[in-house]
Amino acid sequence: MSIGDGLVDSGGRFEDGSVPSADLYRFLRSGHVLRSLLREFLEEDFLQQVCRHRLTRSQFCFLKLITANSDLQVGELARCLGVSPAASSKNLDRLERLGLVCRETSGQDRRAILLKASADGVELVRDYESLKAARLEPVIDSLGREKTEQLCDLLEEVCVAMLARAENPRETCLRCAGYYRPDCAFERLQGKCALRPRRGDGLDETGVEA
Amino acid sequence: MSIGDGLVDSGGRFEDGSVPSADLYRFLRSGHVLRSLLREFLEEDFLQQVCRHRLTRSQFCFLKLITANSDLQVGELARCLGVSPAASSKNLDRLERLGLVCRETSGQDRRAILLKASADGVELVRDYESLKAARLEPVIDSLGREKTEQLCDLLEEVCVAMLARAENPRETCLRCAGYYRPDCAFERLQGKCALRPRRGDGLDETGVEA
DNA sequence: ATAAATTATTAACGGCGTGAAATATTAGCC
DNA sequence: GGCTAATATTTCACGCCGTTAATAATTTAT
Repeated sequence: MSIGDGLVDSGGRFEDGSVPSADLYRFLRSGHVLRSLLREFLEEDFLQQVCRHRLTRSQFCFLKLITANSDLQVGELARCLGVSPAASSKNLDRLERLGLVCRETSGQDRRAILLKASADGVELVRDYESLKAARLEPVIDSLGREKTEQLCDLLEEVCVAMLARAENPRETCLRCAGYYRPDCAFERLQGKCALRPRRGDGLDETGVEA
Repeated sequence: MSIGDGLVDSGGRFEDGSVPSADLYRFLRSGHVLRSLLREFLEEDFLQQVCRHRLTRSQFCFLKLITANSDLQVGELARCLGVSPAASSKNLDRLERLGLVCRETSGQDRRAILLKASADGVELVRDYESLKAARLEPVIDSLGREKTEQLCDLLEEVCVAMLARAENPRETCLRCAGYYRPDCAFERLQGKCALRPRRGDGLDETGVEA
């Protein structure tokens, strides 16, 4: 498992003297708790409930993107996920060894490898999403429709504001973790979506986080 | 940099047939975008702006916790961050090599090593938090106080609901990423807070994510 | 026909985690 | 006081995961 991130030193000062205000502090606090909780769905403990192999986060993300967009190439996959082709190739080695993915030489270009998820791989991803939904549906139900809508409105507003100020535009944006929507406000701000279907596969709702 | 997480396969079914509802889908979408954006504050690109060494996320988190709680032991640090003592020791090797942390044998027990951040280490952490605050204060300002309060209320409610259903209680909870508050609702649900000051140091607002 | 570019893989490296073993020290028990 | 068990940390060997650079095969451009 990996470890965490931001601490606040309330005494610290930068050249413009900024210290988190009470509002910002509270936002960071609850924002980070949510981040941590959502992240737990990619820890090996959770993944182990849908896969008999010990699947790592990285492997799972590769698998998810392959499942969502069939016939990606190794290099495309690498660009989508923001890693090098070498890293892509090695992760695919491991997924192949687990029988979750297979490589096929492209008919059109013998250099190119097309990637497909195996039946096991597809099932694993499906089971994962079902389990995740089963875990979280009661949470949303308990919050209620009106509050959920309000929360999502506010989250979107704050994310757009953050993204508008982000400094490193990405070539591809997978920030939604694959909870894709065609009219994505985030995509318009930065980075085309790696999840936008490329071949009219009909898979409109897929996802991976970069 | 590391890569992403959850995709949704809208056609998938688990034994109880759960598929994300539209509400859950939207929540996951915006929740993951926020998670991704907050996470970018721990990427090497951001860390590089406050540190001339190339500091990794892991190293930074170790440093942050050491800064927040002086005189932690190697084993305590490991438990707080949910890693093994061996991992703790090695990360400390690297931080020591960078001059950001030092080890001191405890006066009371010669087996125990007490950890301290150097002046450089403390300054780095301070600069980090100031830069982060400088980046995010305008976001919160643009949202406005009332909406920020509303957003935080809703975030806290949903996080409590998620935590109430979490299955793997942690020995220590650092989910707030160190944006600590003495009356923590999350701490009451699960895992004592690793950030609660242990020696009355007066550092009430500190943090790391586990 | 040739050179340049592209695609994927491999090698070497460092970061980061693990469990097991080793070493030094302290605590508990007789 | 002596001995055993427990504790604290470090080191080792390993695998995962990323990088850059080099390589080989193939396609594209000239």
